[in-house]
Amino acid sequence: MLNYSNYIEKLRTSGLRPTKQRIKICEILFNTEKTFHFTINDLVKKISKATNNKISLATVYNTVHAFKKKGYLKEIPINSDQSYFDTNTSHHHHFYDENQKDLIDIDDADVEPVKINTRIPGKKIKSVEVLVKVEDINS
Amino acid sequence: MLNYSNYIEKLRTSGLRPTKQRIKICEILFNTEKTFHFTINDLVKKISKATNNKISLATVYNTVHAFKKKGYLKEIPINSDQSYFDTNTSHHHHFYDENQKDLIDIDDADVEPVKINTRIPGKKIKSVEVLVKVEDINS
DNA sequence: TTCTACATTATAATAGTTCTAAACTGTTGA
DNA sequence: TCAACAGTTTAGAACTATTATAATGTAGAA
Repeated sequence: MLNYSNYIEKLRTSGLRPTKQRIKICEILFNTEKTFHFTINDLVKKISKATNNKISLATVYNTVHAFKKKGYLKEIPINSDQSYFDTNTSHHHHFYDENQKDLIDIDDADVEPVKINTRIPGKKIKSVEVLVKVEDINS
Repeated sequence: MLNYSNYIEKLRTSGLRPTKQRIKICEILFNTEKTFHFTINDLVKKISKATNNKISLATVYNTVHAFKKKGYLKEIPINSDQSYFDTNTSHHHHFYDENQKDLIDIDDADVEPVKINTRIPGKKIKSVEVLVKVEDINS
């Protein structure tokens, strides 16, 4: 929960110029009680609800990628026709409801730490992500 | 490792008509010592190397989807611009090398079973997939 | 052999995403 | 303060993976 000028600071210290568009997107993504998942399309809808000055689609893509690169967003690995992003960048995993096409956070306390007892020479582990696909009991 | 007529049988018992195209694709996908990962594009290339009678792109998509539905292929959840499939349908997880854009099987013995201590009411777990992203040590 | 439902095919259509190049704007330093 | 410049935004075109369409072909049953 930050206000307008905090986002300016946050952006500036990340080496991103605090433009109107980026600040607006910060407000939409980060000025919420709860974290959430979204697609680019979802975000575009939120923006058009939140403001009259529309932000071009290219800028939305650019900004989301910039935020992901800075670690303010995570992309969730899932095979879908579109990319899913998560404003919750802390370590946690997901359920994916294949009937509802819905992503649900799994509280990290509910997953035993995943131990990988092998390594690839010359490579370091960047992330370990668990996706639990679920479906209706009678399907 | 099956031969031509075994694939005919396999297809027929799955309720899929054993057409020339499907048999050829079976040979390419399943007549190998080792399992492997592929994209549609990879498969199209393999087909054109293996035969003179080309198979239309739509048929390749249809066939891969049909095989996935029958459980002969698994789709790997990963954010990429294209879908990855796996001829290894046994339970196992993956490394994804972000530098090389390469998928590598993790031997199931090298992963402690993932315990999910929570459930979604009315839903059953269909799969639990771990993706371990790796990158070059000096990056 | 004939019929029918299922498959294949080329091509068009769709959708998400990236590219382009011109216009705009935040920041720096004179 | 203001000019200059590098970074940013923009509309729209381009690109790419995938799906839809509708006509033609074919496996299998009767």
